Amino acid sequence: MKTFYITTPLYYINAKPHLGHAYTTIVADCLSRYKEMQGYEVRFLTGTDEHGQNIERAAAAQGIPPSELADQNAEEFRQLWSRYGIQYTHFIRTTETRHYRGASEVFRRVQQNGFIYKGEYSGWYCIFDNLFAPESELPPNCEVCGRPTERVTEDSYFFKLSEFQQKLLDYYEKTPDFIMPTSRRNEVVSFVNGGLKDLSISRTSVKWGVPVPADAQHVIYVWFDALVGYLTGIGFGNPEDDREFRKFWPAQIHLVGKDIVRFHTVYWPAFLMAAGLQVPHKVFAHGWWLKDEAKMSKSRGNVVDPNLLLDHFGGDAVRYFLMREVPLGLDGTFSYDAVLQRVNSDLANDYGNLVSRTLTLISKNFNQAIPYPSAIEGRTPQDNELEEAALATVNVYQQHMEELALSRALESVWELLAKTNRYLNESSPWSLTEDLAQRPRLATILYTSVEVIRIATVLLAPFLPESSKLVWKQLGLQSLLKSQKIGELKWGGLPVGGVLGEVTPVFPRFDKKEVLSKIFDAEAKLSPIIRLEPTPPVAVDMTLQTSDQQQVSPILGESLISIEDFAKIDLRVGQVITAEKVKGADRLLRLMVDLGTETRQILAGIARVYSPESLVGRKIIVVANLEPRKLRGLESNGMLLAASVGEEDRPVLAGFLEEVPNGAKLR
RNA sequence: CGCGGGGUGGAGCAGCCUGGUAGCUCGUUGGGCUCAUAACCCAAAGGUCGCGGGUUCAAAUCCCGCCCCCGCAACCA
Repeated sequence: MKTFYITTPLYYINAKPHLGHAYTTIVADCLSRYKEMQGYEVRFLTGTDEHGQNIERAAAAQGIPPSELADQNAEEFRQLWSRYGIQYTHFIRTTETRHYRGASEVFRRVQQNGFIYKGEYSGWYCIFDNLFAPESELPPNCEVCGRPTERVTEDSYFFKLSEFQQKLLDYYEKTPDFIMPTSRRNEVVSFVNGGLKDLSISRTSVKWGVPVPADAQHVIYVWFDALVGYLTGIGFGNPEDDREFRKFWPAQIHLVGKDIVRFHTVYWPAFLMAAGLQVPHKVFAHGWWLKDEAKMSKSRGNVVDPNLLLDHFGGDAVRYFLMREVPLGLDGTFSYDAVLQRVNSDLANDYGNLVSRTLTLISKNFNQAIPYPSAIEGRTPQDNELEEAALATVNVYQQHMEELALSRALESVWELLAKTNRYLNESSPWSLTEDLAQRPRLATILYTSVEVIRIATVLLAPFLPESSKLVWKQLGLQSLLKSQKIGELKWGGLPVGGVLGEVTPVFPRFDKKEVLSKIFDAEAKLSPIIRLEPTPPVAVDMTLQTSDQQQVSPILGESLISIEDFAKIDLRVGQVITAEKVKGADRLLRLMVDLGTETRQILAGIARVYSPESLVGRKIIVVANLEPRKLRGLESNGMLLAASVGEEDRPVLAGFLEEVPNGAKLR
């Protein structure tokens, strides 16, 4: 039997799972179900990446050991997957002993092969993404998350990545579809063409990780650690039983988000080559879900909670939306509206309703039994045409699936469903029910329709695991839907005389207003911050209900400060004397501010919202004892206070309604 | 000259590589049907394909220039 091994990234558990995690995992689940229905023996790995400084710190902040934080968060992921019906076969946590064993073994092999040496590393490091930033004088912000980096200097083991430039390029050349989609491949190729520097692959500053073999001062760099999880998760490094590994490695597909392509297409294959292991067949990078035209991120407050989504729409609806709305590989725009529209129109109207109308007609006219389709009497060219279309769809669908064009595959099924709705309208079986002479014709129409439904339902099973099962049951089929073989689908598989199950709507239509208002209520409850959402106003109203106060305060409680702490901050009333734009900077204003005793230069990032003229003479609140900082070459001696509003963090200056003297202290 | 992505009917997108009737989904309007989850079917309206130039018999598509938008970075103390 042919094998198929697919992975999601091992998710870094510094936060709760978000839509992006769910997306990758759902797509991987769909593909693995599909492959299984094609007769492959499938392994599907997901898991969690639990090491590194970021976790260490997050745990310390909560006053718990890292392992406890890891346990909690890993559990969150597992629960979410179970709610979405994710059928992974393997789940690896990088804190498991089997992983330690395997990761050490890979390190050792790379070392033995001469690709590791000891040196010293100093650089700017983002602890959130575990990524070094390019060298520069001032701490640069992280390339990925934009947060500030920190200086790290330490002894380190280095991986001779520089020796792999040509080998990697050769591999890309030889395996054109190793990196998909092509746009990503081009990026990587040009990156590697630009030269590769050796890579620091150990840390002494971090304790929470896999120790370097024979040098416990060091911990293996989290990316090396996490990537190796693809091996350890299926048994690599297990001396008793690595049969799974030997059978399923190399992986067919690593499914990743486009932000981590480089790790998977440059570092990872290089590590594997260095260890004398085989390189995976394909790395497929999907796009990001954007909301309100911005990448979802916690700081923007525009994250979509996959649990919430599931609460209101159900797993299959969300799965369908994510895989249908946007071609895999491109960025997509997420909105609840779009989900509603897709689900109502495609699932409820087109598919669900087709099932209902067909099965109801059969129930009423043939006593719940699948009728016999005449081969000659009452047969028309339209019947044959639909039959051919159904079989053609099976082929087209599979072609798209092989290219991971999931949305196209779904489109092809919906073309078939639309055709069937049309077929029913044109042949209008309901007008034939009274005429006994028309029985064969009636039977043929209904059989043809219901047989299309059967075929479509098999094709949809990887996408809609739960609801497709319900339809299957309504068709009266006893066999296991997931053991149907997609490649062997033939016309006439539905047994004549089979008795239908109870016919009820599988996909309910959602009332837009009702669902949206429920979602916004729930969102507002989850968020301790009042956000100004343009729609609907309900969301704001609900935020401050007293019943929620108790849930909110513990979150704020973590960061309580004493009055002494507050006294350290010198807040003063200031008045803007002059204001001008800083040239070459489009959000920065240079202000001269009268603080009563002195006039200071302060730079403020508010030029997008406030014109210089509008500020002159205005009273503002200034943090007066902040250490100076250079911005665009100009020194800023203080900070002015402004509210941060909306998802773009639009600044709104703080001020007074009454007259106050310059220099007055706030307390 | 920072890097990247994009500008196509009201919305969201495809088409561009490999020039030749501008297509899809949703929405809107009108009609049909009444089996079905107010679902289904048909029809219509609606587009200077960002702007300007060039190549060509022919440009959304190829070439040059420009404008605008969005990520990231620079600049939010």
